Amino acid sequence: MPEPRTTSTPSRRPARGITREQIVDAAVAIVEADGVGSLSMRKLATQLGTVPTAIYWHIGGREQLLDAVVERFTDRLVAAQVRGRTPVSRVLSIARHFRDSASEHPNLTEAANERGLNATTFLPLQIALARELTAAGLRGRRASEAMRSIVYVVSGFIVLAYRVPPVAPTRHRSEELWAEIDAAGIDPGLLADLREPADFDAVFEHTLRTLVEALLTTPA
Amino acid sequence: MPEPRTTSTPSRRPARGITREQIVDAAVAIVEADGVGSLSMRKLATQLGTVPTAIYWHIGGREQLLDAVVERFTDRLVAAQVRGRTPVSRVLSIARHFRDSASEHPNLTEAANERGLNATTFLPLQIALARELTAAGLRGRRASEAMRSIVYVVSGFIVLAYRVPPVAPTRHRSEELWAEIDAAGIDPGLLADLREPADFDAVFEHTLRTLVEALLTTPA
DNA sequence: ACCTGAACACCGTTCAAGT
DNA sequence: ACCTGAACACCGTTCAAGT
Repeated sequence: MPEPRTTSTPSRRPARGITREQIVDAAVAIVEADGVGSLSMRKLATQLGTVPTAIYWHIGGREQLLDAVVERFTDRLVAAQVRGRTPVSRVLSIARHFRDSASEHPNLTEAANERGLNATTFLPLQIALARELTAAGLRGRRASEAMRSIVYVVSGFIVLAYRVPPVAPTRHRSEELWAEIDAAGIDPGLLADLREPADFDAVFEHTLRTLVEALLTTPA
Repeated sequence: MPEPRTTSTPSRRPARGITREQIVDAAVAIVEADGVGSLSMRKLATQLGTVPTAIYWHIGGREQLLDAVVERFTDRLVAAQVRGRTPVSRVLSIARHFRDSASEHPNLTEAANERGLNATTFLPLQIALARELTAAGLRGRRASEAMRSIVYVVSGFIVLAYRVPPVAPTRHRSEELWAEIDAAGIDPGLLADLREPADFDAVFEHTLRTLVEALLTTPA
């Protein structure tokens, strides 16, 4: 197996043939537009006017290619402009920024999750949160517990949300399911609400606000 | 395209050839053991001593097959024995039960998520929660908001957790990443904690407890 | 150092034909 | 009603060979 070029050896090279950068660029475009499933080594090669094996030389295989795609995406997720005056509203602004960035690129989010790269992808989120929690006066274990709670909840919402149109047939949507449930012991008002489609952003907002307020105000 | 047999037409049939049930059984076993990626129509056929096209007659395609696999899994997720005396501890016992069921079958959980069937899979969780929140005195919108918060958070944790061994190379694990971060503005105690691996179950426990307590005690 | 061609071992799916 | 065979249009990856 030939050693693929690493980013750390830029090594001047004549302007002929294909570069690692061009390959990743094209792969990002395909994944962003049509999802991970649409990225094939052969299609990508054809689109670049080359041959699959050339890609192997530069990148090393489909998995490495996907990792490179995710890395490019992660680099574009810049830390948010933190907004708000109270600690709670500042933390919420960070959470919202990441939800928004991810929901603008659902297919890249899916790729990151599929390759197990969530920790990397959400690192900028974590750093911003760490600063904010420190500024809010949280220290040590209290701070790390709060941070991990927020990070997992935000990541969880993001990962649940990336499925742009639901894959499943209509009857599997949550609202439909609630139509046929045994209602014994369930408040009728609650049941009526559950038969309406959920507003994902509203749930995100409500959940995060409740959680962050509790984490920042509960005594240690 | 021939009409695949539906579950609602059991239709007595001689004991020859393969049945839909046998196909789904075998598929569940493969997915459970080796993941969605290892389920191929051809391998499955060979293992059943038949030919791929026979499977198409009974099921209709790979996607329908996966949906059937998930349906089987969902049917096995029985509602929990609810435990505890306070509303908070009872709700937590439900959440834990679902996290445990899912983490015993990470590959089936992945399949459900991949097919966009989370709403179906977590329906028993939702029903149990709806009863418990009603019993705790929550009504109408207040109850539905609390329920959706809990459901999304539990689902999010579950979906984040199913990646049994992290796919990514070692340097992408969260602890490693924190070793190289600009520490300005971050509490040293917090930073030290973040450089240790996270205890997933502890984060789940802490997050859920904080959230559920806040949701059940905050005034409407 | 980089690219090519041929080959291997797979896929999902369709369709006409059999019993 | 159910199964078979052949065929189509794909895959990822390896490897020896070229320049």
